Amino acid sequence: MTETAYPNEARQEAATSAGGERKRGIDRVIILLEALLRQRAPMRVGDIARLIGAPRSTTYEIVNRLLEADMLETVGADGHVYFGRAMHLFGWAYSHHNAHYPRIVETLDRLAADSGETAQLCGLRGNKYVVLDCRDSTGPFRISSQVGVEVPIPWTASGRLLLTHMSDEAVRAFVPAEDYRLPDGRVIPQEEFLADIALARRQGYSESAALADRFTWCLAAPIRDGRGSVTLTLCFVLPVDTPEPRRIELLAMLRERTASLDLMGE
Amino acid sequence: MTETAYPNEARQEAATSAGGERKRGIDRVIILLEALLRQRAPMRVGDIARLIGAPRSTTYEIVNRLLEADMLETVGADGHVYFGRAMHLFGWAYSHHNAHYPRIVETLDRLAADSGETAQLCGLRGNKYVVLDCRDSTGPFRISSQVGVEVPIPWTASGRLLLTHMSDEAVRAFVPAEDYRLPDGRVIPQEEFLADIALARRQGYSESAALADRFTWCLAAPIRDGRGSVTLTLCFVLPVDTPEPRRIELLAMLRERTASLDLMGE
DNA sequence: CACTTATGTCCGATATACTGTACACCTTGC
DNA sequence: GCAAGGTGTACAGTATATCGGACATAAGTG
Repeated sequence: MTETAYPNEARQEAATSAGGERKRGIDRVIILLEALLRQRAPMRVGDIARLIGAPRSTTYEIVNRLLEADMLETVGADGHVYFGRAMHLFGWAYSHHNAHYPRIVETLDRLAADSGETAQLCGLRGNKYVVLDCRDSTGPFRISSQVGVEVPIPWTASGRLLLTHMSDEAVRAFVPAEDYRLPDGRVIPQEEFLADIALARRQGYSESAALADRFTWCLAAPIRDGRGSVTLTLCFVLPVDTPEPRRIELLAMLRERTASLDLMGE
Repeated sequence: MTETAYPNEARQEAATSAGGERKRGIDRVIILLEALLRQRAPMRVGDIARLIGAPRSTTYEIVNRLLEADMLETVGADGHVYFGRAMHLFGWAYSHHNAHYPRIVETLDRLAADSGETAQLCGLRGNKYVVLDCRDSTGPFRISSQVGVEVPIPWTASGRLLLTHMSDEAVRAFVPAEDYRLPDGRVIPQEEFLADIALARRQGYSESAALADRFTWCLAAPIRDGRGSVTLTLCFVLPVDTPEPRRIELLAMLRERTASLDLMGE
């Protein structure tokens, strides 16, 4: 794990006003953790300070406190830090608070194992889509995905399912206008997106080709919580040239197994 | 997830001096998260305030900030809060920073599935032992275990393996005297514990019967990191009356599969 | 009903956490 | 050797986060 996940777009998180604004510790902590999550790699304290736009002295203070608490951990010998074991335990507690989570993960495992394709567990974070867990394809040409990276909702098949509990009006208010613009510059008309959501609601699944990128075909199916809302989805991420019969077969597998997770209270 | 994991020992975390000591936000946050981890259940803000010995107004302030950041999440309709999705992502990033983590979890899965017994992934947190992940037995009499609960190192078979990289002197300095006292009142002589560690080092596994409680027999095997230290272990938690041939069979399975995870840098 | 106990919000005062700056130390480059 | 640039620590001042207390509201109790 020596390379950063993405071409390092060293944008500053909070340095809109470079001038010294005093911020409280909690805010610094939150910004720091989010920055580490985006970086997806251990960082040195000096770099963290620069990235989050905090004074070096403050950053040392905070990092040391978080190290003490095990929320951060030193990595290697040259002052890099990354998330610590406490975070694992907090995160585990979060996931497993839903008593059915182990079954969901088991289903994810089996989907990936039986198909050999990349499978993901997806949800929302604020008004963005995130991958919560994944099993990468075993094939030679892996389509791997980034857990924790926020993606505009309209870029994804799962995103359509995750908004099925909302009215058109609510969706319009929820999704930022700029999120309709795809990475390649195409813009999805809002009405088309709303129709996609309605279709996903009727069908009980969602499918999208070459949406976020030109190489993938996504199949997504909803996991309904106790009140019938879709808060999680399972999906396959396939090469875009996957033959139709294969796609149909995989969709059936996905829908069948995901449906068996329904009707479970959260 | 309605019941608390352990008989609710409503001890206060920080209320040694009930008198008002001003504390900074970061410290409150850390204490709050640790309290939530021990409670293993959503709590209301008022209860949190009492538990961590913080003023109500401060607690509201902090909880609301953490809710905004998605580090906490409201649960149900009556003001309960618990860990939020951000924690999941931070924790995921922590675990998967070790590129071999998926293989470790897969091994854990297979151990549990193939044996039908309870299997755990264990490590240290500070000078305590913690379960990092587990797969509960499928049998009718489940021995289930608590991820994230801190346990004195001498109470566990894995604990002996996790100290094999330390000198006797280092172990003496590391393990608090009171941790040698078992729940039933017996006290493990320090020399015996040191001998256990030496044995574990020679054997490459550790075994313990009726240690932390009278009902379990534990088998543990080490996962060595790049430098040969044992930072993680895999273990079986068996009913204490498991017949010896079965124990031998399971130990062989455990050692074989765990060994295949060795030689991997962290 | 009155009484108790809880929640969630607001506000002024003050103890202090955060900041800027300085320092000692190490490495790198020329 | 000297300058440049990094790390990690230390300290005093001040902007402000924390705290205690007050308030309105709601729920439970006898």
